[in-house]
Amino acid sequence: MRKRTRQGAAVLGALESSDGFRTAQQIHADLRADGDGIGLTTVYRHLQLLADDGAVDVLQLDGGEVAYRRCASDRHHHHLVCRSCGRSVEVACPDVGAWAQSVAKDAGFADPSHRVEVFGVCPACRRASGPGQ
Amino acid sequence: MRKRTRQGAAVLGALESSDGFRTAQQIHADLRADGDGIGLTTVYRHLQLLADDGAVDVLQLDGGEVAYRRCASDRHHHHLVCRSCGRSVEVACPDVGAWAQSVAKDAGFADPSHRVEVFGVCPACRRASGPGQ
DNA sequence: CTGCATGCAAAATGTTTGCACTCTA
DNA sequence: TAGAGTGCAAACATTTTGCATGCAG
Repeated sequence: MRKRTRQGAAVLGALESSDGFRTAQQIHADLRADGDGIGLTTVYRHLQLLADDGAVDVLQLDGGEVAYRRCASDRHHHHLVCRSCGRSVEVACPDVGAWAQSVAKDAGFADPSHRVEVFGVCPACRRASGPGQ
Repeated sequence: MRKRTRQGAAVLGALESSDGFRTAQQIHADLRADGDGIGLTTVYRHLQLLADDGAVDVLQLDGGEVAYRRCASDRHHHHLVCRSCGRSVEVACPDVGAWAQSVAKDAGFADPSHRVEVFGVCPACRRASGPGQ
Protein backbone atom coordinates (compact mmCIF):
# COMPACT_ATOMS: atom_id res chain seq x y z
CA MET A 1 0.00 0.00 0.00
CA ARG A 2 1.11 3.52 -0.66
CA LYS A 3 1.65 5.79 2.29
CA ARG A 4 0.45 9.34 2.21
CA THR A 5 3.39 11.61 2.79
CA ARG A 6 4.11 15.29 2.67
CA GLN A 7 6.63 14.78 -0.11
CA GLY A 8 4.35 12.70 -2.27
CA ALA A 9 1.66 15.34 -2.07
CA ALA A 10 4.20 18.06 -2.79
CA VAL A 11 5.38 16.48 -6.02
CA LEU A 12 1.87 15.93 -7.29
CA GLY A 13 0.94 19.42 -6.16
CA ALA A 14 3.82 20.95 -8.04
CA LEU A 15 2.66 19.18 -11.18
CA GLU A 16 -0.95 20.20 -10.72
CA SER A 17 -0.08 23.83 -10.24
CA SER A 18 1.78 23.90 -13.52
CA ASP A 19 0.18 23.90 -16.93
CA GLY A 20 3.26 22.70 -18.68
CA PHE A 21 5.94 20.06 -18.64
CA ARG A 22 8.41 20.20 -15.81
CA THR A 23 11.60 18.22 -15.37
CA ALA A 24 12.47 16.46 -12.15
CA GLN A 25 15.10 19.06 -11.46
CA GLN A 26 12.68 21.92 -12.02
CA ILE A 27 10.15 20.41 -9.68
CA HIS A 28 12.81 19.89 -7.09
CA ALA A 29 13.87 23.50 -7.40
CA ASP A 30 10.28 24.72 -7.26
CA LEU A 31 9.58 22.84 -4.07
CA ARG A 32 12.77 23.96 -2.41
CA ALA A 33 11.89 27.51 -3.36
CA ASP A 34 8.50 27.03 -1.76
CA GLY A 35 10.21 26.01 1.43
CA ASP A 36 9.31 22.36 1.12
CA GLY A 37 12.31 20.37 2.17
CA ILE A 38 12.53 17.50 -0.25
CA GLY A 39 15.34 15.48 -1.74
CA LEU A 40 16.02 15.23 -5.42
CA THR A 41 15.96 11.46 -5.09
CA THR A 42 12.46 11.55 -3.72
CA VAL A 43 11.25 13.74 -6.53
CA TYR A 44 12.61 11.28 -9.07
CA ARG A 45 11.02 8.38 -7.26
CA HIS A 46 7.58 9.95 -7.08
CA LEU A 47 7.73 11.04 -10.68
CA GLN A 48 8.55 7.51 -11.68
CA LEU A 49 5.68 6.14 -9.64
CA LEU A 50 3.25 8.62 -11.12
CA ALA A 51 4.44 7.77 -14.60
CA ASP A 52 4.06 4.06 -13.92
CA ASP A 53 0.53 4.69 -12.71
CA GLY A 54 -0.18 6.61 -15.87
CA ALA A 55 -1.04 9.61 -13.74
CA VAL A 56 1.35 11.83 -15.64
CA ASP A 57 2.55 12.09 -19.21
CA VAL A 58 6.22 11.79 -20.01
CA LEU A 59 8.18 13.75 -22.55
CA GLN A 60 11.75 13.22 -23.68
CA LEU A 61 13.53 16.53 -24.08
CA ASP A 62 16.33 17.02 -26.56
CA GLY A 63 19.03 17.14 -23.95
CA GLY A 64 18.14 13.68 -22.77
CA GLU A 65 16.16 15.05 -19.87
CA VAL A 66 12.73 13.81 -19.06
CA ALA A 67 9.80 16.12 -18.37
CA TYR A 68 6.52 15.23 -16.73
CA ARG A 69 3.09 16.70 -16.89
CA ARG A 70 -0.07 15.99 -14.97
CA CYS A 71 -2.82 15.48 -17.50
CA ALA A 72 -6.51 15.94 -17.17
CA SER A 73 -7.76 13.31 -19.52
CA ASP A 74 -7.22 9.59 -19.33
CA ARG A 75 -7.84 9.32 -23.00
CA HIS A 76 -5.06 9.08 -25.51
CA HIS A 77 -3.87 12.48 -26.56
CA HIS A 78 -0.79 14.41 -27.57
CA HIS A 79 0.76 17.71 -26.66
CA LEU A 80 1.51 21.05 -28.14
CA VAL A 81 4.50 22.21 -26.14
CA CYS A 82 6.11 25.61 -25.87
CA ARG A 83 9.78 25.31 -26.66
CA SER A 84 10.54 28.23 -24.42
CA CYS A 85 8.55 27.84 -21.21
CA GLY A 86 7.32 24.28 -21.41
CA ARG A 87 3.68 25.28 -21.19
CA SER A 88 1.58 22.82 -23.06
CA VAL A 89 -1.86 22.20 -24.40
CA GLU A 90 -3.46 18.83 -24.79
CA VAL A 91 -4.58 18.12 -28.29
CA ALA A 92 -6.75 15.33 -29.54
CA CYS A 93 -5.38 13.10 -32.26
CA PRO A 94 -8.09 12.91 -34.87
CA ASP A 95 -6.55 10.22 -37.02
CA VAL A 96 -2.89 10.11 -36.18
CA GLY A 97 -3.41 7.00 -34.16
CA ALA A 98 -5.17 5.24 -36.98
CA TRP A 99 -2.50 6.35 -39.40
CA ALA A 100 0.24 5.01 -37.15
CA GLN A 101 -1.52 1.68 -36.81
CA SER A 102 -1.97 1.30 -40.53
CA VAL A 103 1.62 2.24 -41.25
CA ALA A 104 2.86 -0.34 -38.77
CA LYS A 105 0.59 -3.07 -40.03
CA ASP A 106 1.56 -2.22 -43.55
CA ALA A 107 5.19 -2.98 -42.82
CA GLY A 108 4.40 -6.04 -40.77
CA PHE A 109 5.41 -4.43 -37.50
CA ALA A 110 3.60 -5.77 -34.46
CA ASP A 111 2.47 -4.08 -31.30
CA PRO A 112 2.45 -0.56 -32.72
CA SER A 113 2.71 2.52 -30.58
CA HIS A 114 3.40 6.06 -31.51
CA ARG A 115 4.84 9.21 -30.11
CA VAL A 116 3.67 12.53 -31.41
CA GLU A 117 4.66 15.93 -30.17
CA VAL A 118 4.15 19.35 -31.62
CA PHE A 119 6.43 22.16 -30.56
CA GLY A 120 6.07 25.87 -30.95
CA VAL A 121 6.45 29.14 -29.12
CA CYS A 122 3.43 30.16 -27.09
CA PRO A 123 1.95 33.66 -27.38
CA ALA A 124 3.37 34.79 -24.04
CA CYS A 125 6.92 33.75 -24.88
CA ARG A 126 6.56 35.08 -28.38
CA ARG A 127 5.71 38.46 -27.00
CA ALA A 128 8.43 38.36 -24.37
CA SER A 129 11.46 37.36 -26.40
CA GLY A 130 9.96 36.78 -29.74
CA PRO A 131 9.64 39.27 -32.58
CA GLY A 132 13.09 40.51 -31.73
CA GLN A 133 13.81 43.53 -33.86
CA MET B 1 36.96 23.19 -45.19
CA ARG B 2 36.31 19.70 -44.02
CA LYS B 3 39.18 17.29 -44.27
CA ARG B 4 38.60 13.86 -45.66
CA THR B 5 39.75 11.39 -43.09
CA ARG B 6 39.58 7.69 -42.57
CA GLN B 7 37.46 8.16 -39.44
CA GLY B 8 34.96 10.44 -41.04
CA ALA B 9 34.40 7.96 -43.84
CA ALA B 10 34.15 5.13 -41.34
CA VAL B 11 31.35 6.76 -39.36
CA LEU B 12 29.36 7.55 -42.45
CA GLY B 13 30.05 4.07 -43.78
CA ALA B 14 28.80 2.46 -40.60
CA LEU B 15 25.57 4.42 -40.92
CA GLU B 16 25.14 3.57 -44.56
CA SER B 17 25.62 -0.12 -44.01
CA SER B 18 22.84 -0.16 -41.46
CA ASP B 19 19.16 0.09 -42.22
CA GLY B 20 18.24 1.15 -38.74
CA PHE B 21 19.03 3.62 -36.04
CA ARG B 22 22.36 3.25 -34.29
CA THR B 23 23.61 5.02 -31.22
CA ALA B 24 27.03 6.60 -31.05
CA GLN B 25 28.21 3.83 -28.78
CA GLN B 26 26.94 1.14 -31.13
CA ILE B 27 28.71 2.71 -34.08
CA HIS B 28 31.86 2.99 -32.06
CA ALA B 29 31.63 -0.68 -31.11
CA ASP B 30 30.87 -1.68 -34.71
CA LEU B 31 33.90 0.13 -36.03
CA ARG B 32 36.20 -1.25 -33.37
CA ALA B 33 34.89 -4.71 -34.16
CA ASP B 34 35.68 -4.10 -37.80
CA GLY B 35 39.22 -3.32 -36.85
CA ASP B 36 38.90 0.40 -37.48
CA GLY B 37 40.74 2.18 -34.74
CA ILE B 38 38.59 5.13 -33.82
CA GLY B 39 37.92 7.07 -30.67
CA LEU B 40 34.51 7.42 -29.14
CA THR B 41 34.99 11.16 -29.09
CA THR B 42 35.52 11.22 -32.81
CA VAL B 43 32.38 9.20 -33.42
CA TYR B 44 30.37 11.69 -31.41
CA ARG B 45 31.91 14.59 -33.23
CA HIS B 46 31.19 13.21 -36.68
CA LEU B 47 27.67 12.26 -35.74
CA GLN B 48 27.07 15.79 -34.57
CA LEU B 49 28.45 17.20 -37.77
CA LEU B 50 26.32 14.92 -39.89
CA ALA B 51 23.25 15.83 -37.89
CA ASP B 52 24.00 19.52 -38.28
CA ASP B 53 24.35 19.02 -42.01
CA GLY B 54 21.01 17.29 -42.05
CA ALA B 55 22.74 14.25 -43.51
CA VAL B 56 21.30 11.98 -40.85
CA ASP B 57 18.10 11.80 -38.87
CA VAL B 58 18.17 11.91 -35.11
CA LEU B 59 16.02 9.92 -32.74
CA GLN B 60 15.73 10.29 -28.99
CA LEU B 61 15.59 6.92 -27.31
CA ASP B 62 13.75 6.36 -24.07
CA GLY B 63 16.89 6.00 -22.05
CA GLY B 64 17.97 9.47 -23.03
CA GLU B 65 20.36 8.14 -25.62
CA VAL B 66 20.45 9.51 -29.11
CA ALA B 67 20.35 7.33 -32.20
CA TYR B 68 21.27 8.34 -35.72
CA ARG B 69 20.24 7.10 -39.08
CA ARG B 70 21.41 7.87 -42.55
CA CYS B 71 18.33 8.62 -44.61
CA ALA B 72 17.78 8.37 -48.30
CA SER B 73 15.35 11.17 -48.84
CA ASP B 74 15.84 14.83 -48.19
CA ARG B 75 12.15 15.31 -47.94
CA HIS B 76 10.34 15.50 -44.65
CA HIS B 77 9.45 12.07 -43.39
CA HIS B 78 9.06 10.03 -40.25
CA HIS B 79 10.12 6.61 -39.10
CA LEU B 80 8.64 3.30 -38.18
CA VAL B 81 11.21 1.87 -35.81
CA CYS B 82 11.63 -1.63 -34.46
CA ARG B 83 11.72 -1.51 -30.70
CA SER B 84 13.91 -4.57 -30.63
CA CYS B 85 16.60 -4.21 -33.25
CA GLY B 86 16.34 -0.56 -34.24
CA ARG B 87 15.67 -1.34 -37.88
CA SER B 88 13.51 1.32 -39.36
CA VAL B 89 11.46 2.19 -42.38
CA GLU B 90 10.90 5.66 -43.69
CA VAL B 91 7.28 6.59 -43.96
CA ALA B 92 5.70 9.56 -45.60
CA CYS B 93 3.51 11.84 -43.57
CA PRO B 94 0.34 12.32 -45.59
CA ASP B 95 -1.20 15.00 -43.44
CA VAL B 96 0.45 14.85 -40.09
CA GLY B 97 2.47 17.89 -40.93
CA ALA B 98 -0.57 19.87 -41.92
CA TRP B 99 -2.39 18.72 -38.81
CA ALA B 100 0.49 19.80 -36.60
CA GLN B 101 0.60 23.21 -38.24
CA SER B 102 -3.07 23.80 -37.81
CA VAL B 103 -3.02 22.68 -34.20
CA ALA B 104 -0.19 25.06 -33.45
CA LYS B 105 -1.74 27.97 -35.25
CA ASP B 106 -4.99 27.25 -33.52
CA ALA B 107 -3.42 27.75 -30.14
CA GLY B 108 -1.43 30.75 -31.22
CA PHE B 109 1.89 28.93 -31.09
CA ALA B 110 4.49 30.21 -33.49
CA ASP B 111 7.22 28.44 -35.40
CA PRO B 112 5.64 25.01 -35.25
CA SER B 113 7.61 21.82 -35.59
CA HIS B 114 6.65 18.29 -34.88
CA ARG B 115 8.16 14.99 -33.93
CA VAL B 116 6.44 11.80 -34.92
CA GLU B 117 7.68 8.30 -34.39
CA VAL B 118 5.95 5.00 -34.73
CA PHE B 119 7.35 2.02 -32.89
CA GLY B 120 6.68 -1.66 -33.33
CA VAL B 121 8.36 -5.02 -33.55
CA CYS B 122 9.58 -5.93 -36.99
CA PRO B 123 8.76 -9.31 -38.54
CA ALA B 124 12.28 -10.68 -38.00
CA CYS B 125 12.33 -9.84 -34.30
CA ARG B 126 8.78 -10.96 -33.89
CA ARG B 127 9.72 -14.36 -35.21
CA ALA B 128 12.89 -14.55 -33.19
CA SER B 129 11.68 -13.64 -29.75
CA GLY B 130 8.15 -12.76 -30.43
CA PRO B 131 5.23 -15.17 -30.15
CA GLY B 132 6.95 -16.64 -27.15
CA GLN B 133 5.15 -19.66 -25.85
C1' DC C 1 54.43 23.75 -42.82
C1' DT C 2 49.77 24.98 -40.95
C1' DG C 3 45.96 23.92 -38.77
C1' DC C 4 42.01 21.01 -38.51
C1' DA C 5 41.25 16.29 -36.89
C1' DT C 6 42.08 12.84 -33.49
C1' DG C 7 41.80 10.52 -29.10
C1' DC C 8 42.90 9.95 -24.37
C1' DA C 9 41.51 11.35 -20.01
C1' DA C 10 38.81 14.22 -17.19
C1' DA C 11 34.59 17.00 -16.53
C1' DA C 12 29.77 17.69 -16.84
C1' DT C 13 24.95 16.28 -16.86
C1' DG C 14 20.96 13.75 -15.64
C1' DT C 15 19.37 9.75 -13.33
C1' DT C 16 19.61 5.64 -10.31
C1' DT C 17 21.06 2.97 -6.32
C1' DG C 18 22.90 1.72 -1.42
C1' DC C 19 22.04 2.33 3.09
C1' DA C 20 20.89 4.24 7.52
C1' DC C 21 17.26 6.91 9.43
C1' DT C 22 12.27 8.71 9.87
C1' DC C 23 7.52 8.58 10.07
C1' DT C 24 3.02 6.70 8.61
C1' DA C 25 -0.32 3.16 9.24
C1' DT D 1 6.49 -1.72 15.99
C1' DA D 2 7.21 -2.89 11.10
C1' DG D 3 8.12 -1.52 6.93
C1' DA D 4 7.46 1.94 3.36
C1' DG D 5 9.29 6.48 2.55
C1' DT D 6 13.20 9.70 2.73
C1' DG D 7 17.58 11.75 1.56
C1' DC D 8 22.51 12.01 1.42
C1' DA D 9 26.32 10.43 -1.05
C1' DA D 10 28.18 7.49 -4.32
C1' DA D 11 27.51 4.93 -8.49
C1' DC D 12 26.22 5.04 -13.41
C1' DA D 13 25.70 6.02 -18.27
C1' DT D 14 26.06 9.11 -21.84
C1' DT D 15 27.89 13.03 -23.88
C1' DT D 16 31.16 17.03 -23.92
C1' DT D 17 35.56 19.39 -23.36
C1' DG D 18 40.85 20.27 -22.71
C1' DC D 19 45.00 19.49 -24.59
C1' DA D 20 48.99 17.28 -26.83
C1' DT D 21 49.90 14.89 -31.01
C1' DG D 22 49.12 13.41 -36.04
C1' DC D 23 47.89 13.78 -40.64
C1' DA D 24 45.53 16.03 -44.72
C1' DG D 25 45.99 19.88 -47.66
